[in-house]
Amino acid sequence: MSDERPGSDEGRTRRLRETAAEVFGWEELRPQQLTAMEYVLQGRDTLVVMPTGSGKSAVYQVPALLLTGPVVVVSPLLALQRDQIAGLPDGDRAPGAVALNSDLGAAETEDAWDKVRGGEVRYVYLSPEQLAKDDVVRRLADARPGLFVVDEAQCVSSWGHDFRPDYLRLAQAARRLGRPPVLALTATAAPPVRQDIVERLGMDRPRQLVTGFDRPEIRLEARRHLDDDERRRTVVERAAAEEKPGIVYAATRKDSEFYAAELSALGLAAEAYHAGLRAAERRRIHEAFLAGRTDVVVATSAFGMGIDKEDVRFVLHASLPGSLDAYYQEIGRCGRDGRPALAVLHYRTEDTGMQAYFSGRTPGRDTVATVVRAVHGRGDPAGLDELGRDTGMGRTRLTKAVNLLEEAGAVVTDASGAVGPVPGTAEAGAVRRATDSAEAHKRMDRSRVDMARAYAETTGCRRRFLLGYFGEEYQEPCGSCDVCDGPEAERGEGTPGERRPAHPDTGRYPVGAAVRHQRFGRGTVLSEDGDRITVLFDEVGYRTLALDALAGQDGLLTVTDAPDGRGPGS
DNA sequence: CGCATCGCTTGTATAAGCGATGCGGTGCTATACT
Repeated sequence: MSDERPGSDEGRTRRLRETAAEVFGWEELRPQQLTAMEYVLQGRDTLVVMPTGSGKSAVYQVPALLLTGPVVVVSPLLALQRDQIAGLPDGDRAPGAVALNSDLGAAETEDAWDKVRGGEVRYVYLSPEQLAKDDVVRRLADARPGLFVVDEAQCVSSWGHDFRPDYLRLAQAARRLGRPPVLALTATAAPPVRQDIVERLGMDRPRQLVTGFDRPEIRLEARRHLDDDERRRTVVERAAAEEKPGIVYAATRKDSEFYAAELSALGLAAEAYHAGLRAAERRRIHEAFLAGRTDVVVATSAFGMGIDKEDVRFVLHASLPGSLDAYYQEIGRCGRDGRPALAVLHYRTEDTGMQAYFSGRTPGRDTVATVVRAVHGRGDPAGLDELGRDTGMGRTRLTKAVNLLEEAGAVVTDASGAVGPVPGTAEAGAVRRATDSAEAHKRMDRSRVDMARAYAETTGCRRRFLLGYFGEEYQEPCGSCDVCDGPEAERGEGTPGERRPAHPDTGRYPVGAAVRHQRFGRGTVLSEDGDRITVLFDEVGYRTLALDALAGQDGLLTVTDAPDGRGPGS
């Protein structure tokens, strides 16, 4: 790579290194960190996908001292905001930070804003919900932020369409803040999720830094159970037998209490953790686990983000997760010290039922119709507060409906954050398009459940399947999953890449190819697994298709654009 | 979607089978009340 302005990049790099050393005490920066920081200083939108513990936060923390204007950091949990601030360095050149959230009283809030106004603060942490408030956006805009960071950016895709719709309005917020460069950080995001993040945050030709997903120290197993009691017994026995500490993920609060009680009865230090516990209790369990006083935490999906613990030896799932994105994030919490760790997925096919239920709630036709009528009936743009009063709807439901209508092109948010009608849109058509797209999201979510099940049921190498889902090619066998070291492998049958004979049509649908299916419509080939391929369809989500079936019906699936640009038919 | 629970029914129970009903996860913030 040649530099058209000699010295400028070098100077930037030197200043980044100096700042990292002097302010944070980091003598070495990893190449990926440094590259990402350079993009940030160049003013490029950047998406960073790097594992937990690899120093993602540094990517904004260091450049923040070289930028004019504070850095706005969107963080999903108040606890994470506290942790981030607590982790900043002390000392003379210590950068100031505030978290603006509902923890603060009125006086504290004003105090925090004074610091922002006075330029005493380099980092401003807040939730996406704060950025839905007009006065917050206005006061923040006055401070002319130099960078807009979205931490745990997978939340945009996983929670934004669901119960935290303000995540889908961050692009608007960034625009109102003067549209500083956007930096999205996440540890786990499959290619379609990355694309969703980029689109939803309105990122402009972003640089993407994606490090490898493989965690070879984690052994992968999956086990199907026919009987629920037998499943419960097996999970308890396994959790009791494996080296501690460990985490067991359960599907419900009640189940987490059940397993914790069973393990306690065996004499283990086991705790249940879920969102139904009081805040103080959650904190106590979290801290005891970090301090090594707990053998096993049995948790719902509430337990996870912000767990910075290296020596977790296992993560067991007592039920099928809602997606492989969630699964990979959860199992990624073991083995961070690089020593061998274990991830076992215990499941019943009936588990898919509840996951389907969880992904089933989208605003109905009536809700969308009420909102579109309210917006169009007013004529001039109105804030979400006003629309809430007009419709009598709760904030979450209203915001979800507005997001869908915006996606449908029926309403638009203006520069002041007010929502107004798009002239010439008919209400009936708008409602139909919005509910169609809600249905599409639902199908997508449900197909993610199917992918989790497909992982559990795969007859091939689990690591290959999992990495394929995250867009990484992997040559089986991995030697560290229950498939690779099963009876066949132990007898020495097969060599790498040859265990299953290649299907005659292998390569006909290359990974990355754009395809069209007669029934499912447009899609992209995500992975090839022996005699079948996985395609992500725009309308119906993930589908696994057998090459035999495709060969039997001419024209059922056609390649419209090959990944190497050679076009159809290549 | 799957399940646990409840209450009704029934050739009368120290019982079983049925349908109806409700429940299930993740967090922010504002607000009422102690």
